[in-house]
This record gives sequence, C-alpha cells and structure tokens, in this order.
Amino acid sequence: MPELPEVEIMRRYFNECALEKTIIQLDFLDELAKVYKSTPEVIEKSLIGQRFTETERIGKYLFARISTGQYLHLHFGMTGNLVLFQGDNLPKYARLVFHFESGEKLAFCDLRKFGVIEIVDNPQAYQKAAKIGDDFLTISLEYFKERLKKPTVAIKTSLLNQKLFAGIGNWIADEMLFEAGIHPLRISKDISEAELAKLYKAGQEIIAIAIAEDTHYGNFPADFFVNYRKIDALHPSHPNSPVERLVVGGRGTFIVPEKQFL
DNA sequence: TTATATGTTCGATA
DNA sequence: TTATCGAACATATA
Repeated sequence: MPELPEVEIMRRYFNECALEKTIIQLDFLDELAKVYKSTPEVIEKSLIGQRFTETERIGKYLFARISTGQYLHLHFGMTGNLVLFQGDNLPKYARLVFHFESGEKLAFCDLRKFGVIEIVDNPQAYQKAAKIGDDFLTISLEYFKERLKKPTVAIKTSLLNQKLFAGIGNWIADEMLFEAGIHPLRISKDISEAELAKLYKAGQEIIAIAIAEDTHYGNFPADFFVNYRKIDALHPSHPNSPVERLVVGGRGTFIVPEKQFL
C-alpha cells in the first residue's frame, strides 16, 4: 500500500486512533525481530506511560512525536498498514500492538516485514542522516529539475530514488511517466525542461487526487494508468497500443508503447 | 513450479 | 571516492 498518498492516509488514520492516548502495553509479535530497528527494550522504554502528540511525514517516512519529545519512526515497506481493533480481534500479520489506556489497540501489520519501527530523535535529523530528499509534495519545479541534472540512470530509477526527493513509488512513477509521455528508460539528464515540467506537474496532480480519494483506486479517474497496469491492457486513450511490461531498476514497469518510446 | 508484488539496503563492480 | 547494478530480505498468491 505504501507510497506517499497511502502513507499520508495512514498518518491521518494514526492521528484519529492514537493521538493523546496513554500507552500502557506493547506486544512484540515479529519473532524474527526484522522490523524492530530499535530493540524492543528501547521501544518499550520510550513509549510505556507516554502518548503520541502529533505526526509528521516526509515522503513515505512517518514520524509520531512522543510526549517525551522523541519520535517513533514508522516505515511501511511493501505491505505495512495500521489497524485499530478491540478485544482479541488481532489482525493478521500484526508485528507490534500498541495498547492504550482506553482499551483500544493499534496494530502495525506487515506481511513481508520490510517495514521499520524505531525510536529517533526527530524527523529532520533522521532525514539528514539518511540523506533523504525533501517531500515531493513540498518541492518546487526548480528543485525537481536540479535534482535530476546529475544522475546518468534511467529516469524511472531516479523517480524511485528517495535521496533525490521523497515519496514516489512504483505505481506513481509509472503513472507520471505515462501522463508525461516519457519512456522510463530515458536518461534523466537528457530529458527536456518542458518534459520535466510535465512530469513534475503530473506527479503533483496524481498525488493530490490519490489523497483526495483516500487512495481507493476504484474511485480514481477512469483514465488513471494504475487501473491499466497489466500486460495487454488497453488504455482508453490508446486503444490500439496494448500495455507492455519491462523491468527497470529491478522493478516491474508498465508502458503504453504508442505514447512512451525511446 | 515459477513469477510477481505499491521498498530499501548492501556488497560488488566500474 | 563516487555512482551504478543487482541480489537479498520474508511471505503470499496466481
């Protein structure tokens, strides 16, 4: 689920179900401890008896401020999500459960365990240390173009590089490139200013719409490419150009050959 | 059985 | 040193 819009929706969900509730217990359910980048001991010490006071998001990285001033950092990997529940309705793949004084429980679920749970000082320090670029929704066209000047790799690879700007994931990258009519393998520094402007604008619009629709793909505009991201699908604007699949930077990539070519 | 999945990291290589 | 490539991670489903 988790690209920028999905994480933003998750942030709002977290706000609704977790803010200002005292944490009384934590259940660590990931036997392999893959998702705990801070030890369970550190996480417990930082959270028990405390509450979350606000949240921040940089790209796909979510931060919840703890009443002590520290932050809980959550990353949802490929399959992470949050589920509020009561009683013993423990959701599948729960890896960490927060118990609140109210009796409610919040589960961080993550089938594939590519997610991250850790305690950090603050979002800005984390961003700097991890060399993460600014959130895509906050950057200017100038910043976007500047960041794409150096790389000699495929444009899609750069779009997915969180160090350039943060928040673009696999389906949004394909959506942007389709919208702008750019082949994903084109070298970023060879792409014209006009095309980059188109790409930037497409990204801003796609993300805004995805958030406005609560990331429910079914409610997206009918011409959104994400609904046609499969081999041989026919996008209404190109009924004679079946969707093709290639691999770029190790990620499955879908294009409409009539609109995106080298 | 093989391929794929909305992400990131790390070791090898150029 | 720096940039790039590709495998690896853990699990489910088609």
